Amino acid sequence: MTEILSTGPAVGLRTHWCGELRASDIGATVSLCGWVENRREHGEQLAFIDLRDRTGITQCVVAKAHDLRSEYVLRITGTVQARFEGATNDKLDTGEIELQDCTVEVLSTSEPAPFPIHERTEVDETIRLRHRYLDLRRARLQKNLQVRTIVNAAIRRTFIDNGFVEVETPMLIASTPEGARDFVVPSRLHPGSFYALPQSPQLYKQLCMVGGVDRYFQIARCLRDEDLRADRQFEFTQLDMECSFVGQEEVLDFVTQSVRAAVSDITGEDIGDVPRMTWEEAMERYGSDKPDTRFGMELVELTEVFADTEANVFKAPCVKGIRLEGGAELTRKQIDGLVDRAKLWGAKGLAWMRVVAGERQAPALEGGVAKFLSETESAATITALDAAPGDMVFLVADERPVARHVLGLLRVDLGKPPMDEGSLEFLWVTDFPMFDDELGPDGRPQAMHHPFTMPNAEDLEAGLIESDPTKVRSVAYDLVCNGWELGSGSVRIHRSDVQQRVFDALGIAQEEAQEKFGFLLDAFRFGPPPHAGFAYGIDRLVALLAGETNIREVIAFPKTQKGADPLTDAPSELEPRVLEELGLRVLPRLD
RNA sequence: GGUCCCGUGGUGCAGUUUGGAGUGCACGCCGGCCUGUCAAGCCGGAGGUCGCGGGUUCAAAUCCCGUCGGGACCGCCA
Repeated sequence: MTEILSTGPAVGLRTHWCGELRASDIGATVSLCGWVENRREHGEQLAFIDLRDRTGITQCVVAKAHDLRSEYVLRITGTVQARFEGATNDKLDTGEIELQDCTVEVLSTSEPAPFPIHERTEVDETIRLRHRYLDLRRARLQKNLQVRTIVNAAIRRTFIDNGFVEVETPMLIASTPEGARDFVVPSRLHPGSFYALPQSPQLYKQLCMVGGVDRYFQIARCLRDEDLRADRQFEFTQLDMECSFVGQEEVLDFVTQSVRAAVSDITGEDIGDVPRMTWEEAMERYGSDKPDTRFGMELVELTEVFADTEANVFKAPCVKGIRLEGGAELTRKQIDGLVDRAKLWGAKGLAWMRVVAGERQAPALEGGVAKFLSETESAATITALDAAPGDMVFLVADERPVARHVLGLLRVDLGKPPMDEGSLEFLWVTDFPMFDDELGPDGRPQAMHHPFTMPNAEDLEAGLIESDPTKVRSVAYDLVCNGWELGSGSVRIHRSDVQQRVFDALGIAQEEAQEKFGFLLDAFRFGPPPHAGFAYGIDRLVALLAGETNIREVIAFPKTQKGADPLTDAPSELEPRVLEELGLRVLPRLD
């Protein structure tokens, strides 16, 4: 358990920390405080206590330790002495010394812990969460909380140094119908009315821009009532920023600076300039708007190859493929599993072929749908995919979005390295579409980011919003790392004529816009500056930097996948009188 | 809403394929021995609703159905 933060002064009941003493301290009389990590008895005269605090472990020599059990809290006062020759322990930072002539004070006792505090065995996560206060004693979480502290500090330092002002925005806000499902809070003073908890401080930070704050940032708690995942909790923390009189380039630079500082403070490495890719390119090459660029297996365009095909399975607007190196070994059962999964993901089917050595050892396709391909198609497929004997190739023929999506998921499924493997590959994905490629139930386009996102200037000029809205690009950008979406942002609309055109495209009438975002539109009547911003998930960034594949490991008190807290048993029912005061009645369950 | 995996003393696992007595391993816990250990060692002991319910069977941890809990993912997450 090595401290990565500076420990600060040892004051109060302690004169030193348990990980601190070295040979240079020999002779000093010191007091240490901590928990009993381990006890080794050697009869009536001699015993060893390993005393642990968050900085490490010190061995203390005592005469009798029979009543000093695991996890008892002790204050031990003694003299620092060199260990006997051959009795040093190079696994401990304090292994050259030990405490002798010890006086032990029992500050509190402990029942046996429900799971080992040492980390030689994995423990079921539910049990860890039920006793999170014990889990927090373990080195892993101690380290992760410290990584988090350092990351927060690096971010704060970067933005403050760049003239940003930290503004706290409300947690109890008006519900807006767009976006994720809101968590709602009933109002006691206005029975029947509700606050929402913020999905993000989006509207408030734009109000700050109108307010002349000019450069805003906040380490903000955000809440979204959507299904939980390894990288998603109900409650999460974002670095939220917004900046006036700048565009995309300046925002990307500020954000990169902050991430660069955070990474550097943890790993010592410089991420340098973050490469960029347009959304269109990401979708074409990786089938994802958050591509994991740590590995290849890129999607290959085959539409032209099958332009005039006789094979019905390939008669589609788009044909794309990927190659799995060495994949020819897959069993029929494994392949069937992949085909089933592709169908669950929305494909009509998944075509597969083994690459074998044909005439004169040239690669040839065999099995699966190979018999339906013409010689030309077969040769062109092999060339395009750069396939070699022993490989397997997978093809999807479908609408372009489906082919990209399914192969993108298949690529990750077959090739993704563990989240904590290799280096961090940051990537900016730019030029997101303004609207979803599918029209909404009302036949209108749907905003992909949010309705205040600035459309691409050329597309705006060309009138694409009115003529072909799904082709309109926006000035919106995401930051991606190792296949995780870290965050997103955009240049915002500050001109009412542009805003009107977007609302028109979305089919949002004047009254509706006023009802949904009236306060923002009102504010924008009073001189809104051009502005742009960004927000990224600190939980995710910290997880990446801590080598964790799950953000629960960097959150002190997280919830389970069903949104429960095994420690407090939240969520829980309310007393009837509480409901009454709030003007609420709970309906019987519909089963 | 859906797909998949997991659930066995306090903890981690094996046992489930092919039904045959709660069987085993490691750690922990309790007691004893032990003056240099450090994942101490040795001896002894306690500790079980095999998640829960139902079914099949002479017999279920094991097979079937349901359900609860945990996890990964798809949908969802402007």
